[in-house]
Amino acid sequence: MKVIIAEKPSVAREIAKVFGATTKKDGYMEGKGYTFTWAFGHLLQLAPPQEYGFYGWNVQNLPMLPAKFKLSIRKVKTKDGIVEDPSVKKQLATIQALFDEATEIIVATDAGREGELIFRYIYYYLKCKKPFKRLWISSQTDEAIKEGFRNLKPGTDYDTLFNSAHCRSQSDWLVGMNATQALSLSSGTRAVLSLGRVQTPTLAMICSRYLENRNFVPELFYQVAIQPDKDGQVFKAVSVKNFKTKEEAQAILDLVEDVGSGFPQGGHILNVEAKPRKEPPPLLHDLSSLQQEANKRKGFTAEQTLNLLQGLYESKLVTYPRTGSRYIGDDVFAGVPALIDHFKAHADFGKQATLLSTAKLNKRSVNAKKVTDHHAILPTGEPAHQLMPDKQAIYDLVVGRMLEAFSQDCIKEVTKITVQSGSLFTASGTVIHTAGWRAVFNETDDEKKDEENATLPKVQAGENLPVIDKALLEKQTKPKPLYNEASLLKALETAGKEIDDEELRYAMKDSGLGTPATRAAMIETLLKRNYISREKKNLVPTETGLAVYHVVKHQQIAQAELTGNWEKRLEEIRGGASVADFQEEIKAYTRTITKELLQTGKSLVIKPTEKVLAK
DNA sequence: GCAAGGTC
Repeated sequence: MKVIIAEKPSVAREIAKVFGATTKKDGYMEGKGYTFTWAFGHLLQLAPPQEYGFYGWNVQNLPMLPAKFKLSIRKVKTKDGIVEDPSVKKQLATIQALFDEATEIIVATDAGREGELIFRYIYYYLKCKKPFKRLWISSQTDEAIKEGFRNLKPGTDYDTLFNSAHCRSQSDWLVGMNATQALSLSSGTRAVLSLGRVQTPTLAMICSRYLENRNFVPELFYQVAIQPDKDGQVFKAVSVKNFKTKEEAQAILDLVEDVGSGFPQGGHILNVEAKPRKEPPPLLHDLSSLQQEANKRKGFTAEQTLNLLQGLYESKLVTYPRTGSRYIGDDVFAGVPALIDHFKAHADFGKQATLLSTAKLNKRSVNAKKVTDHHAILPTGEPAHQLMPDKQAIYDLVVGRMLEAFSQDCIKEVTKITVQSGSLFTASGTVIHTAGWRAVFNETDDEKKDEENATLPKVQAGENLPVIDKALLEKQTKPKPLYNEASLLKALETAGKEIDDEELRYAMKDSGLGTPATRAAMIETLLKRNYISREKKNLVPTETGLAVYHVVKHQQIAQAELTGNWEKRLEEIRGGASVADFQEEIKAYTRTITKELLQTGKSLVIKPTEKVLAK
């Protein structure tokens, strides 16, 4: 009997379907001489400190450097405290029984570093010795699965991938557990002051943005605006230059040849530039972009969106939610026309779906090379009945985005008029000619409406127009806004883009800080630690968060570069580089950071009850 | 009591 093990039930079911195996058992499926079972993500994790004899939180134990890491069953919080997750224990027993009977194991966990780790931890924990092969596919269509099975790889091909995964896991444990205890113990408070490779740089980003925002000194500047009149249609043009002083602006204002100053035709059109602009549709959603969109439109937190989306996934209404790719492969694309047809009768999107069903589809989101473990989020086309309003809202964002992504470009005309009236002024305006993908939600551009004219009259160079009004505008420079969940998620994705070192920047280019699956939980961790709080839609640090930030802000553990550095080394390990060298470096770093925090933590001061208020 | 990673 051959046993196929997937990362999660949904994938095992898909594979079983391709094999024509339909017999459902408790924790697995079978048929055609195969058995199909699954994990639920990581069933096993590196054992906590007490399992190596590091009892309690004690300076004497630090740094904790286990000679050999152990694995333990994933824990869950209950009213009786933290216990081994019973559903995990049960599934592990099922897997063990199947492995015992297996002649061969086929590993079908997700095609990536963590997928490899999920399987290997199970395999080693169960002390299994059976041979295994690896299924390596990046989409779960029937054809991709069949092709993958025709092309199974030797399990040992992925030994170095496992090494890199195991190193990642150990390093996070060593640095996180030790730094957390060191800071918590030395601070003298009884609070848990957690630190980690991902959470601490994130906290640092929130704190530094907050301080920058709070300490920002706005500068006044001045502009001059005029209102030329073309046959009764008035538009607004603004001085090309900004002025530091009111006097400079006043001098320009005085030069304006407006009607009131005795110039009946004092607005000279110097130039009219009308450029058509194609605006391609947005890419399909991955988890992060959907969380950002839902936060902007609905105010949902990253965690809420993930939970709602998980619910839709479990009801089989959307594809796998925790994806980091905004693309689909050609095989999935082949099914898109039929998928779009499902929404022809949809209340809001029916019109666009009908339009699309006969149109040429935009293939911007189709790129098999950019599909990683999972493709972008799509609706499945299963009928969605009577969803709760919040769930419906998320579902509509997924469906709407699908229709947008496969629609044609939006064609705009961007017009810029240059007017001379004493000095130079410009007016700009955008007219949409063909809505294209923008027809789906029927919304115009996001934010930058401030200075734009909705419509500009048709004017030609050489015309002279009356200027019927003029004004001196007083404006202020603005600070970068505080982070909210949407902008923070975006910043986490792109963290690393500003790293100076080219190699580190490259190593982080596909990852950012954290992963799509973990970012929502990480934000919740910072909230739970009372490091940050929500003030309206913004995320602002508390006194505790700022106090921790001040202690660690110059340390490596607070920099996104740390992840870049690790990713670079882990990639080398995957390519066959020495595991021991990296482990020694991590141990050395653990010793250093622990020692430093035991010292500097003493200077940490928290004003316990007081919360920082957002401006 | 603690990391980051995955999933129900």
